[in-house]
Amino acid sequence: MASSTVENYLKQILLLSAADGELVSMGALATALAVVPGTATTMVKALAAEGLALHRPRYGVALTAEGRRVALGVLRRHRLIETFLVEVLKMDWTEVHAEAEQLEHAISDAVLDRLDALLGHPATDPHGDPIPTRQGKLDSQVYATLATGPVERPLRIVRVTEQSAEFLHFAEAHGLLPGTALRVTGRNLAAGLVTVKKTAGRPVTLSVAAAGQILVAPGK
Amino acid sequence: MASSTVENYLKQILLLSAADGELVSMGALATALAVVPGTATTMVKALAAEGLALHRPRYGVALTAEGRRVALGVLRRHRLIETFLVEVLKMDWTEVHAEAEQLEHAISDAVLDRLDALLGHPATDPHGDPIPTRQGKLDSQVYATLATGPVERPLRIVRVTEQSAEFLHFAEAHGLLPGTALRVTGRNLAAGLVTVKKTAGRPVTLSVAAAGQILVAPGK
DNA sequence: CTCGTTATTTTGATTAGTCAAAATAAATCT
DNA sequence: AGATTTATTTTGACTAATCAAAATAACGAG
Repeated sequence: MASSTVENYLKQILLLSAADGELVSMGALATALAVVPGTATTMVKALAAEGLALHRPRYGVALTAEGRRVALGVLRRHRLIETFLVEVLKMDWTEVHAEAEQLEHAISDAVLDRLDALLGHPATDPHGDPIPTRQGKLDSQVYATLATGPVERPLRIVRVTEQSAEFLHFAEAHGLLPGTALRVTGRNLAAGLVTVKKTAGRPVTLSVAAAGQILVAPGK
Repeated sequence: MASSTVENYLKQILLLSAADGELVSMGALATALAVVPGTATTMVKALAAEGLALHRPRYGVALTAEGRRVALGVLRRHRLIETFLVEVLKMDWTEVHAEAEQLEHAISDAVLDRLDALLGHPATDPHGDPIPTRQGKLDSQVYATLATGPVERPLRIVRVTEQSAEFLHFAEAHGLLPGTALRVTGRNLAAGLVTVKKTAGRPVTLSVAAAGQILVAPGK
């Protein structure tokens, strides 16, 4: 069994690797896991020795097929737990990330399968993040964001990628939840601002950085 | 925060101490936790240093008020999780103990409170074990067992204390579940056998050891 | 009361995961 | 190309939890 620590490293490498097999830098990994860089190097070497990761010294790390399999399992657990906490226990979507962070290492496949069935085999979690299948398939569709998508076209929010409670509170307060229909009414890259108008609701202005965390698809 | 290991030691000391404040021997504790005796000694000294336990060298260990508080919290989490797994996820009562053993260290109070409310604030788990209240009150009523209770009187099973899957399978197979009405039809201590007859069902013979794990109350 | 059995404690080592700080390699900027 | 900045790796040390095996204390039998 992979320890919680190993699971966290693998999950984080998966999340940080833009494309599949793309190298993740030690610095980025260390920051994401809140450890000093030397610790990340040490752990990555251990992961490589166990066949879970490939370490290209001085350049970065990528997952092996086996490491990716484990990481997808962790991600599936995390996202199904988040969905359960929101859908069944009616918890706030802004707080479930931290809860799932703990539970994802303690839940068994038997319990997870029941949860999955209870929830009706959801495809995404409450943030719109895709849930890997039991077979390890992860929907990797690329979406536009409020920072990059078309202006003055009907759009629909499909996903909010930033997981911090503060950001999610902001999104919730302005009605920027997955499923919301809206359009971008203005974008000023110089000022770093994006203005959007919900189909139902008043206009909202947000930073380009924040807008980049909100993924959208063309929507009626 | 107490580590999982610390939580397990405290919980086990609580479960093994017959009466409140009663000393638990190192041997019993080490066996229950599946560690060598020296390890238990070392950990107990650490618990004592943290003010969670009182160590009387060569004689045993007991919980402090604070240690007991923590232990009751762990027990509450364990038993509520078991109840959830059986009542909501419809899992088999024979397998939920092992699951809860992991989850009890990962679940937060926020999630636990929701679970408790969803389940309607149950007083006991599926095995009939009492669930400590959020305030740390544990029902410590003493019951007779099939090995010690009256013969030829109407009884009702209130609790099955042994948690191993094998024992629970046996109990389930013979319909010896909490709530079952029955009476003891025979008891032969020399042979170590007890025979019971369910109000609805055929007679069952079990060892005195097994009978001692099944707690009963007078029942119509 | 002494001896031997049994339980407990001590000692010395090991593993996983971590940090601080020094050493090194790569990248960047004249 | 050479010097400086930046990222990464290495080294040495630490903590929590564990085991094996030796040392010690309590207890019961004679």
